[in-house]
Parts: sequence; C-alpha cells; structure tokens
Amino acid sequence: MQNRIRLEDVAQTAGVSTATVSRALSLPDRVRPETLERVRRAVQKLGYVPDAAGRALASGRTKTVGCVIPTLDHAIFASSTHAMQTTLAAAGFQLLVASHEYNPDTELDLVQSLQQRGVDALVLVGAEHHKNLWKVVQDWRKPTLLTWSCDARLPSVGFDNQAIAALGTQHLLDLGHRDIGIISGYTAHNDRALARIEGFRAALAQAGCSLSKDQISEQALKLSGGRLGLIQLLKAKKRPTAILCGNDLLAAGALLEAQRQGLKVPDDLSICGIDNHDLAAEIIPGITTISLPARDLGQIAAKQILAAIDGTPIARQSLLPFHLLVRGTTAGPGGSS
Amino acid sequence: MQNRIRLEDVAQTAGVSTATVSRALSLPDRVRPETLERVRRAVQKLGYVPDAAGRALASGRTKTVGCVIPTLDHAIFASSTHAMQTTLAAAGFQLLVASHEYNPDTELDLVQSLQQRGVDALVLVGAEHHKNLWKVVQDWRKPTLLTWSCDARLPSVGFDNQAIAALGTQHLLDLGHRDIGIISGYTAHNDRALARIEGFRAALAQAGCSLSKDQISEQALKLSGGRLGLIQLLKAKKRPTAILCGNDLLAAGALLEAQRQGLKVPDDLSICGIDNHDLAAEIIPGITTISLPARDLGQIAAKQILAAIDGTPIARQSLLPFHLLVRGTTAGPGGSS
DNA sequence: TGTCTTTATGTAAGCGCTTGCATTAATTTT
DNA sequence: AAAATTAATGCAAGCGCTTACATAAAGACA
Repeated sequence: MQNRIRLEDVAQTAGVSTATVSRALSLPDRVRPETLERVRRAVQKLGYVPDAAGRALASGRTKTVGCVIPTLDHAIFASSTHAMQTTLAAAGFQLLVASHEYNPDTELDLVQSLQQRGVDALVLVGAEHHKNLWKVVQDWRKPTLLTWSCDARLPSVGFDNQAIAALGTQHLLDLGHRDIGIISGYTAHNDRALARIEGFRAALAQAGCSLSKDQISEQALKLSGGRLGLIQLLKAKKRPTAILCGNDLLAAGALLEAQRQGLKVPDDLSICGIDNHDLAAEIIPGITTISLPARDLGQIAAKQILAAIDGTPIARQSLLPFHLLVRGTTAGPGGSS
Repeated sequence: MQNRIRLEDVAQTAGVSTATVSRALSLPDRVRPETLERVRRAVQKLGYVPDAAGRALASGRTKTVGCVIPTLDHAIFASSTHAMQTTLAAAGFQLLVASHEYNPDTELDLVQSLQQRGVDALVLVGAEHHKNLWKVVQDWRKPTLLTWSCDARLPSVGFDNQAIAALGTQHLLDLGHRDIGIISGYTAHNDRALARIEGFRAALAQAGCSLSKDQISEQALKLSGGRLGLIQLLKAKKRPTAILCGNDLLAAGALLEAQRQGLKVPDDLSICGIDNHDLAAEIIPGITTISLPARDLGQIAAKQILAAIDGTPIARQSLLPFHLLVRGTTAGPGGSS
C-alpha cells in the first residue's frame, strides 16, 4: 500500500542524485555505463514508472500527438489513423485520437482540449473547420498538420479531392455516359465532399454536359445513404445512366438498391465509387472505384509531424497519388462495352 | 510572441490571488459571483487556457479515461467507443483511444503508457490479455473496466459470448439443420471468438450433433475472411447446410462467396451472423444475425467508469441483453420452412 | 453592540520531474 | 607534474497548478 514510487526513490536506491536518474532515463549516453546500470537495477527493483504530468510540466514536451478525426466509423479513417499510430509509436510518440462526428463545435473543443493536454503536435482532417479554429491553431505555436485535404493556411498532406472526382467522372464520360448523377456525403462541414462535387461538376462542364440540381443527392456516408441517394436520383427528369458516389459505401448501397429494383449493373446503370473499400472488391459485381492510399497517408502524415516536432522544415503541401480501379460496375450506357 | 498565459496572469488581471482563480474555474460556487465574473472576464481577455500537466501534477487527476481496443477498424468498436466518448465528454472527461491490432504486447505497452499519462481510469476490451497485464492493472490503484467480455478478475460490462453463439446455433438447429459450420475470427488473443466457438460447440452437443475440426474455420474478421472460410468449410466431408459466422462481415463475405458459387441462400445454405452490422441489413438477402447493443455498451461502460472514478461502488459484472434478428439468410435445409 | 459562525479570499507549500549551472573526477596536453 | 580540457554528477530552481490552512469580511445571534 506504499505510495507511488518517484524518481527520488530510485535515486536513493541507486545512490545517485535525481538529476542523474533523470538523465539515465532520457539521455543514457550522458551517464557512465556503471551508473546507468545501477539506476536500471533500482528502476527494476522498485518498479518505477515515470509520471507523465511531472515530466510534461518540467520539460514542456509530452511525446504525444493529438489527432482529431470526423468519425471512427469509416474504415478509411481507421486505416490511416492506425498507420499514423504505428509510425508514431515507433518513434516513441503516442497518438491521442478523438472524433467529433462532423460537428465543428465539438471539433474545436477537442482541439483545445488536446492543446491543454499538452500534445506536441496536432493532426486534423480536412480544410473546413469552425471559424475560430484557425486562430486557435495559429496561436498555439506547435506543429499542426492537415490531412485528406490540402489548404494553404496550414501544412497539409492529402488528396486533390476535385481531381479524384473528376477522374471518376471522366471514366464515366469516356464510357459514353452523358446523364450522370452523383451521390455525395453531406457537404456541410465536409470540404472533401464539397470538392468532390466540384470536381464532378467541372468534369461534366468540360465535356459540355449540363448539371441540374436533381442530379445531385447528398446523403449520410453509409449503405443506406447510397440506397436513398439512388432512389432520389432515379426520380430525376433525365434519369441517369451512371452514378458517381462519394465513397464506396454509398456506391455499394446504390448498387444494392439498383439490384433490388431489378436494374442490371452495369448494363442499365454504371456506378463508380471512391476509396477502394474492402466491400468494393468483394461485392458482386466488384465496384469500380478510385483507390486512395489511406495507409500511406497516415504514415506520411506521421513522418511529417515527427519532422515538424523536430524542427525540420516540412513541405507545406503534399498531394498523394490515386488511381482508377475498373471493376464490374461500369460499362457504356445500355451495356455497350 | 508573448509567453503562454498562466493562471497567475489571470489572477493579476482580475486583481485576485491564484487560488481564487483556480477555484473560480473548478469550484465556481465557492466564489462570490462578482469575483467570478471578474475572473471570467480576465480569462476571456487573455485567452487563458489551463495547462493540463500542471493541473494533473497538483491534483493527481486528469479528467481523462484511457480506452484500449483491439482495432479501430471494426464498426462495432467504433460505435461503442464513440458512445463512450460522448457520455464521458458530457461529464467533462476526455477519452484517449489506442488500438493494438490484437497484439497483447502492444496492448500491455499501451496500458502502461496510458497509466503513466495519468488517466483516471482504464477501459479494456475482452478477458484475454498479456499475463502481466492483470498485475499491472491491479497494482495501479485506479478503476479499470473490462468490456465486451466478462471476467471475474475485474469489473466488466459485456456479453455472454457463449450464449450469443448458442442462440445463433440454436436458431439454425431449430430450422432443422444438423450439419452446421462456423466461420470464426482468429481465436488467438481473442476470447470473444473463442467463447463463441465454445457456445457453438455446446449448442451442437446439446442437440446431439457431433463437431469435427473441418466444421470450424478461423479467419480474419473481414469480408475476404468470410469468403475464404466458406470455401474451406464447403470442402468438409459432411458439407454444411448452415453456417454461423463470428460477425456480420464474415457472414456477408460468406454470402457473397456462396452467390459467386451459384449457391442459393438460404435454400442451399443458411447463414447467420453476429453484431447486426449495417451491411447485414442492406445486403440482399438481409443477413439473419444476433443484434448486440454496442452503443449501449459504450454508454453503460462510460457510466460505470464515471461512477467508479467517483468512488461509487459498481456492479462487478453487467451482462447486456441481445437478440436474434431473423432476416433472409436462414431457412430450413433444402429451403423448407 | 459584542461574540460566534459562516463565507470568501489569500498565503504558501508542494505535486514529480527536467535542466542550467556549479562542482568534482577523469583525461589529455604541455 | 602542473595546467587545461572534457566528462560525469550534484544542486537547486522552477514548470503551472491545486489545496490545506490562515486570515479577513460578513452575517447571525443574544
């Protein structure tokens, strides 16, 4: 029932000063091997575990990175976040994850809370945030990294979301489709979704296609969203022959709904997703999609953050590559090639 | 470029002592309303943000709960974790999430790292852990809660995983199946998976059915695992007419593979999942599954943890209810019933 | 009106650790 | 062998906050 073991206890047992123990623990080369060994033994014997609060207070560093994501519930964030965690852990840093479910107020709270907590750096998702967030992040003079989107206001590692959507759209256009709809995630507080719609719009415009309101459906980013989106789009005056979806979950939902309605995919309707989610590969037919290297993104973000913490200057903007993955849900209108 | 604003700066601006500011912030009722207002204004004016390290060091509390989960990548953990986060946030606590990808060593590291970090309580998943973990948790004299499984060694809130599997198995037995296979997650370091196999085995035994090795397939908990599992099970000497799956992702994967092979589900093969994942409801046909209230679990766990932090004694074991959700993937063998 | 409570605030001692500087020991140089 | 370096350690001052305890102000009571 003894009290917590402190650095001082270790120092006493080892017969050295607390300064030496501290150094033995964090700068082993600044300590004579023999002393080091004595300290090691004392630590072992007492089962000493350093107190992060004390350390943080004294040193001003926490070996901790905060990560604020929209939701834990999307595989794509899960995999990039996990890659980040792994990479950071290898460097002795811990990742603190928090999600805000697309609520900018909550996001701001989380950011401040992590800042209070003394994280050494912060990773955010996307470029759309509470208007106060930018200042809060600016005033805090530690590294902050944007991911998934890029924005000139902060170092970012992400994708050109417009280009992603344009690539998918172009694929559909190339197949001969002219009546194309899009099922997007809600654009409120989600710049990725917005940019993708923009890319879609731009690609259509370039091909000389008009775009009316009823070709766009905003839905929750889940299977049922895809289902509802398709139902809505099929009501359009000019019924679409192809659909671009904001992610693969939407695409899968749309695909299932099409099947439910007896539409043949891709003959009666082409569907293109984004993300290359597991499901896109497994469902029948396989969903044509834009593959995004989420894992790489996490890893690169982690490396950038570590560099930034280290004081190394980092690239302001890194855009990651992506590519089209043609599977079974896209073909020409009427089933032609 | 000024230095960080400290409590003392606020005290000065407000013309009171640091003690008063501290109280104004954490025990507002112990301060005269007028003073409170002065402090509030000073905080506002200076943009003061308390430093968690200092606070933690002085008070010994961090208003923080650590949560160590196997993976961020399963919707079911995502939703329970998010429910926890929300509930804790409402009480002013922050949740720190870390995942170990089913590696017990990593898990132990994370636990210790969170303990060092001074979390006020810890939430773990499952009952199978590194052998040292139990002692580490015991020696730390703060609340620790087990979730998803129950174990006598620690307070737990979870499910009777054996009973869950037994319920699914019984459903298949009741439909008349006698040759039933199971596709399970890997049982190494996963007591939930193990318990579910056990429940499956027990239900079969009670019905007088034998169980041989080739009726069990352990797979990664994802769609492709379900696919591979089905392929494997179909090679069994006695080809199964029904399959129980460790979760809905496995079930969906198995369903897709069955369709790929031209098997009619449920006529040629019944499939029952566990979790009631989104996909189970949306895929065609809908997957019969055991619905688990993951969200409730998160919320209840959070409440228990808060109570425990508060010093309120809490139930050692809370088992949550679950129920069978019959959809389109189960029927009698040969399509009867 | 003077004494006894109660309430609001201030004083100051840490919480456990790191780190600049001072000191001493070991090593090299001349 | 003495002086000049360099390496290893100790000393002690905080880091920013909370919280007994002491004190002062206000209210209650007789």
